Amino acid sequence: MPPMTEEEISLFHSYVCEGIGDPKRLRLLYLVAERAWNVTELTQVLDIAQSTVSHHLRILRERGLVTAERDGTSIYYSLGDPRIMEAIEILRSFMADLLKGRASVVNRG
Amino acid sequence: MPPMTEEEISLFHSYVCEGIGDPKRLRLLYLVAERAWNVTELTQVLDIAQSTVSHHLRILRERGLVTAERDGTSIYYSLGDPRIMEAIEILRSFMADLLKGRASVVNRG
DNA sequence: TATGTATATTGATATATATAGATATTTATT
DNA sequence: AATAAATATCTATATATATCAATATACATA
Repeated sequence: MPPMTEEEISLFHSYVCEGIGDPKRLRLLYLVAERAWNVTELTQVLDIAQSTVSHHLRILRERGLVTAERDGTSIYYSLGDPRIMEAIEILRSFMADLLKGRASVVNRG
Repeated sequence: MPPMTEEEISLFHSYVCEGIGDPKRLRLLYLVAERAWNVTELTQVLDIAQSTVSHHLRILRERGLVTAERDGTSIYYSLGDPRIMEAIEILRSFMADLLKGRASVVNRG
């Protein structure tokens, strides 16, 4: 594949990087990759405000990273595409190997 | 692979997501994936301040996303691991398919 | 050692975003 | 229609970060 154009990089950043670029959203992706969850369940698991969960789900949904399906008053969220977790797992293995070879040097809040 | 622990997600976010989470750094990754570039060259290509390039390179270097090698007064940067681009290309194909099926809905500056 | 070149760091600022509380919207039930 | 439950949106705020100008550091050469 050829290198991304400036335009494609901008799209990629907005869609993918901003989408997965939050720890809470990463946890959401791992959760909905296993099975469909509704917002109340996700709020309980993550232990943050329901409005915050909806905010993150909206960002994921707008980017196709998750899909939503209504069931009565509940809305169930699922993973949008298996390639998302496939790529994350590749990067995870890279990080795992990296951390074997050296002490952590990145500041984390 | 099992789901990430809270601790691993925090590490993953700091290392990987923050690392690739900027359009300029994505461009840098694509450039150094092809061949080694020094800072002056990268500054000219990206058309931003040299201090900004060094700032981004530091973030990439700290996370193992790029490696640095000195040659005289110049420092040449290369891709840290092929899996980085492998994962990005997977996500890129996901995004390409996604955009085929619908108009862009994400606001971009 | 003095000078020039390449890169890194510091300081200041402007912009982006994660979060929670309050409110609105949607659906189901009586 | 009225009420309740689930989810989404709005508003405000605090924190993070991308950027540049200025300065410092590292290396090479005369």
